[in-house]
Amino acid sequence: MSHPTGQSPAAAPGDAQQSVDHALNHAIVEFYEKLSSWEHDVVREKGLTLPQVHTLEILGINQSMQMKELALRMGITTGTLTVLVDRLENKQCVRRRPHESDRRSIIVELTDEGRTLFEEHDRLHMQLTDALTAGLDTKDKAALLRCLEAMNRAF
Amino acid sequence: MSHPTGQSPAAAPGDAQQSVDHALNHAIVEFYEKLSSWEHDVVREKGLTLPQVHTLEILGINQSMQMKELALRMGITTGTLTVLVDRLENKQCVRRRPHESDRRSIIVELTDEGRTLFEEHDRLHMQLTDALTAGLDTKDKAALLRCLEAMNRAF
DNA sequence: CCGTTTATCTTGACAGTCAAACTAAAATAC
DNA sequence: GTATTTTAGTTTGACTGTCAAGATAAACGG
Repeated sequence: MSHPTGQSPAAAPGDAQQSVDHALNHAIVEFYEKLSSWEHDVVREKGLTLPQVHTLEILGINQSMQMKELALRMGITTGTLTVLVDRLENKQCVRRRPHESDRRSIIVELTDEGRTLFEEHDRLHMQLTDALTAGLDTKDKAALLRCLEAMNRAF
Repeated sequence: MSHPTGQSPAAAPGDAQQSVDHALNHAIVEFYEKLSSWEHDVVREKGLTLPQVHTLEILGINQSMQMKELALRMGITTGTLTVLVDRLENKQCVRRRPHESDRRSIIVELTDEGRTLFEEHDRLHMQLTDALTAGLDTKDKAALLRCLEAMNRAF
């Protein structure tokens, strides 16, 4: 990894940048895994599964959606969603409602109980974010936000 | 949420900070979901499942592990791991090997094929990181790394 | 009207998950 | 030194998520 020819004065900074990139990759993967594991634990404590909570989150943000829309948003087939919604309906978290004008369509929405679960989960997320970023100074927080938003746009 | 008493001159900056925190929370959740979805798609293209690739990743980093260790590291029971490893063994990605001194224990390790898959996946991750952070300047990248590492430690 | 498209549900086949029961080996007790 | 307990891994049974493919029913387009 050294530069025996000494041809390039830019070599050292280049390597330093590459090592930052590697460290960044590593830190992202690690962060992702820790977040996954946290989410998994939190969700299971409520007696729900990850897809179930994911459904509540999307419905919590969007108020109500068609089955079709919801499946697309979640990246699953409508067949999978049918039984997912069945189970959430059994748990009294969501309800099916006929579409106003299209009798093929079905609207899914949160019940009061579902909304409560969603809000609790959201609060836990906020608390986690607060705890994780507690050690960061204002400037770093702002930079972090800027970076995350740029990366989200880049996806 | 306002400060009707007017006791605290810090009210305005406090609110601004709170709004950064909310945005941060939102950006983290969004980033997590996009990453999840990317991982899901990448993994399925290789004909593997998420837990299977997760196993390859951990073995790729740690060279070889006991079933017990591996299950603990992955946050699943050894019963679940048994069939997971069975399937990976069928796909020629990993191999079981007896423990040197403890005949109850079993060592799992990557085969050459498994290591290749791991390295390919790792490369894809690196490429994703590069693509996502391409638009960030050197200073922001450094701040991002610093924040992620602090958050990983805070977990 | 009739063929086509669309929204949902159903079915069949797998994978991941856990808890609990089971087996074999190691460690500890006495 | 055996008897008991603990530990590592597997097996089993029940449930959830997943998809693809097929079935239903409604809407749409001539």
